[in-house]
Amino acid sequence: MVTLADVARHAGVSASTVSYVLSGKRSISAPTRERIQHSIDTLGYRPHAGARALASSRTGILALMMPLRTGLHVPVTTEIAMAVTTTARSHGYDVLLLTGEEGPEAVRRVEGSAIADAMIVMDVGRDDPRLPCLLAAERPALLIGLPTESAEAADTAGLDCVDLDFEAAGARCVEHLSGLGHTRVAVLGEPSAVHERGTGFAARTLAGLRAAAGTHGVGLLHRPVDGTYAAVAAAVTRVFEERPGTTALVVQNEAALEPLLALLRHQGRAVPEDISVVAVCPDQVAVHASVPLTAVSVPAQEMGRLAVERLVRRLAGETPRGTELIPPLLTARASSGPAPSDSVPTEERRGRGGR
Amino acid sequence: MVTLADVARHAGVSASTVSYVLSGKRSISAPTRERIQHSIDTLGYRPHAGARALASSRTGILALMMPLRTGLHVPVTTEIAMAVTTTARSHGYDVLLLTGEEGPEAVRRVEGSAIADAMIVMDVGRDDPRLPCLLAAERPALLIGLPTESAEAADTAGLDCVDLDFEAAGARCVEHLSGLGHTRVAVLGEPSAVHERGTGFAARTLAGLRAAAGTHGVGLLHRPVDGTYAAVAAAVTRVFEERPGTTALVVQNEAALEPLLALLRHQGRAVPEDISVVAVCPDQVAVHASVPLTAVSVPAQEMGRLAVERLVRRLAGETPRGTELIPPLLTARASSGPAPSDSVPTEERRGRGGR
DNA sequence: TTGAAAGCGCTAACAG
DNA sequence: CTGTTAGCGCTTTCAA
Repeated sequence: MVTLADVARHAGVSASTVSYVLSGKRSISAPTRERIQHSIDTLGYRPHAGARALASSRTGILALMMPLRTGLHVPVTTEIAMAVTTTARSHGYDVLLLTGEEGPEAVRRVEGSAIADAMIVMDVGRDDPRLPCLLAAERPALLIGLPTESAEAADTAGLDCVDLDFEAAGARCVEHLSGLGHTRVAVLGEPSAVHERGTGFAARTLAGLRAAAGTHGVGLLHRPVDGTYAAVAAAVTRVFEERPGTTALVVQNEAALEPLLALLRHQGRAVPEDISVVAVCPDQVAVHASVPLTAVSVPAQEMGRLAVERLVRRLAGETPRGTELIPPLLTARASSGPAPSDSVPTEERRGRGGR
Repeated sequence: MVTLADVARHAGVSASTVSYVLSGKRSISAPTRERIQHSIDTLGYRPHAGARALASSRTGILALMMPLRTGLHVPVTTEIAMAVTTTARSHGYDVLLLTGEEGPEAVRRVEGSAIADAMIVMDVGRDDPRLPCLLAAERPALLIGLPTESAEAADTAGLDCVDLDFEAAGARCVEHLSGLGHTRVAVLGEPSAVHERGTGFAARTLAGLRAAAGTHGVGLLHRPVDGTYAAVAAAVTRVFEERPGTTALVVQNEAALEPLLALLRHQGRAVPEDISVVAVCPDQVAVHASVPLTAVSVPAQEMGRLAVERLVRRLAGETPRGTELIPPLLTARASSGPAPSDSVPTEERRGRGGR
């Protein structure tokens, strides 16, 4: 193994000079620097990670805690993880992969053994036992996702979060549909398990949907569904029974999308002529669905990138903690269109409860 | 920060004694051990990872190189990664996540900076530039997947691999179908891009299919397909044109599965009454498909677990390198059944090329 | 602009 | 069964 001392000897300088060439923490004359660089290249020297960590108390490692639970979108999660890793590398960091399963113990382990400089934690729930550990830790932590009702609450709690602005996303969906003349919208949301866990995003989307629905005079019906054909069929059937005039669906449930489209096809409801569908899902899913979907994209890549960049800045002592919400972007594709002209709600025509 | 010296002082022993309690590398009297353990708990001591790595030249970290390329099954890959991480933790190891994108440079980096004790590499192609680096490295490496034509070739090359026995898997599919009376089978395989990359698994499955087809007198037609509805439709249409008597499909292409089932439904071909479908895919996909699929499962969890266990054993100096293929397991579900009785190939009835 | 030297916290001989 | 001690390879004062 080639050590820094070897390089120093080869270049005829002291160890510290080599170290300073590497870190750039003091100015070195051009000739010396070049000579040392040449020795480094010739010998194929690489700093020993452990030695460096011990001496500098910096590891060059970011810990990434990934959820292992089911019910969460594996592709999105993976895409975020890959973006985190790629971005981290571009800043000279490596990524240590932890599973959410380990819980708060993993946080303590990272903290206590100084195995990483900072942590990125995904899928943090409202009363997540990891939160207190994270807040107590010396090392900076960044959450992907908002474990609170609002960005303000997160800031108050002293958290540092990156997430999609799901509330705005919900609003954006309603605006889009309202602009197309829809007045009766049903929401197919995440399975109730997701809601109960207190993961904020489902609730925040719903809040945004409701607020915008109020503003635009749109009637809203919310149904959590599991991602199976049977569950989707049951939910959709009930929706049309309770609200025959429904002309649009907002879907925030990746697993339910294809079953839904198959069901509508089977029922002879044309998308978007008879019914519009707007999704909240990754672009890739929206594009490759059997009907290209109008959707607010979940920007997995950007979330991962942003998380790392904020964290790296914090490690450099630059930025204070705080929450950053990514503005939603709705892309209109083939699944949404004008509300059908004969869409006067059936119940009104029947006079049932109409005025 | 609590150091080993702090613990030693608190317990009234020397540092080395504490170290030995931690490592168990020499016997300590019960009273002393208990006293020390008590001090460790009281002070909340955790060994400093960097210091330990420097002194022992062991990091307790396994590097996992994950593919970033498209065209590979994200869910399978992720499941393997999670199994690797979980298993690694159960053996006291952490996992460092690397992307395949970094290529051979990452291998050298891990090796040179001693940031991990060993590497697990996924998705290694036939002339993968990482292979020479891996073989040259001091640290053990384990491949998930076989970059060669056969297990023997891998062993000869000095590799250490874990993979599903895709050849046996292919054979198993044919046996199953042959046992049900099918004599004309078409194979919908991975997109040709996957084959060209030299990733062995597609070719090995095909070899197994062909060999068993020969033995059982089954006619085989192979078509690589992309995972889009259009591509699947085109391929299937051609298959039925060229071989009207085809009564079964073997599918090794996760993305093509649902489009295929939708297409068959659309064409009015009942599964399995008119046509049987056998897949090579993860159990979860097979179970949740719109028709529960008879399938050879790709045991992602087991592959990850096995990889780590082999590697940990090698790090303990136990096992030599070598290839371990997991025997395939075919589970019969709703998508396969007896060959239709009127399945005498149309071409024979027409006498076209018949005898 | 450079060097010398004192650790960082732990492990593993060596010595008792 | 336990203690003493010499590093592991690097960073970073302090001194020149």
